[in-house]
Amino acid sequence: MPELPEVETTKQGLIPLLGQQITAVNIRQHRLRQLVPNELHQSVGAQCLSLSRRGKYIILQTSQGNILIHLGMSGSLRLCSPQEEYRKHDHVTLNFDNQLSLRYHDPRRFGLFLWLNTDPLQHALIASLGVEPLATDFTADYLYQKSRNKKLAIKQFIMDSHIVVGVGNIYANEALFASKIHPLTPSNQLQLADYQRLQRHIVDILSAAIIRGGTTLRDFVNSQGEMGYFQQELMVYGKEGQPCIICQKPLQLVRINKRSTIYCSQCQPAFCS
DNA sequence: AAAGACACCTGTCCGC
DNA sequence: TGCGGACAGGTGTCTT
Repeated sequence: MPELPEVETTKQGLIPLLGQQITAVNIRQHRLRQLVPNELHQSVGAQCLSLSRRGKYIILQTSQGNILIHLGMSGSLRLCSPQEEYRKHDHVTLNFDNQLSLRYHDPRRFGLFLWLNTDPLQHALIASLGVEPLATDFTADYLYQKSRNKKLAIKQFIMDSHIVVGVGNIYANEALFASKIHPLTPSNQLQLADYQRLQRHIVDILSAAIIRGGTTLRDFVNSQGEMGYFQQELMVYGKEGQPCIICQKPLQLVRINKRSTIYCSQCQPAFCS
């Protein structure tokens, strides 16, 4: 479900929780990517101090510890009344003293809901992450240097969270199309000029998607239950066989690392060595 | 150290 | 209508 714009949209939707005190915790399903720890109950009585995001992880800092959330493939967070009925796959609930209930919903349970007594930025999952795509250290030169000894497909390279965080399957497809780069091109065969286009388009596409509230596929909604509108601006993702918006040639599908990859064989020519 | 296989799960859709 | 298989927005670990 969520890529970086969806996670950012979700995080912004949690702002009503700032300054509020946690009054109750209910864990209905422990078995996510990692077990939801019973120590999460230590958050009862804690006040929410800040919200932040690192990659696709949401960090809720409280007066007694930190909550680390990842939405995986199918997770979502919503704010609702504490009286609202639980839905199937509502695994974790936090109630707050302003009569809001935070529900973590995740059918596939690939997500994460952790309680940390230590600095979340030092947590192994966070500390090993690459640069933020919307930060100043995400540059064409950074990508170029990092790619010199890697010959894996450029699509896999930009989707590697240890290189740059937040570029998931949808936006990787879109950024490569906008950059006119074939997704199978070995990353070490692209030149600095290629990375300049790619870097710029990754930033532009992620930024535009955040402004639109993310991409709604199937049932993704933000914490307010609203859908995103970036889907209307997708050029290639989910459009196999449809004419390329630039040259009208039908878009092609190739699987890279088991992930659907849509591209235009004319606008994104295969690399020739 | 890079790169590939595999793991974790459920829901939906498509063809028979 | 039912069933099996493929596929879905992610990411970690293990093996080669």
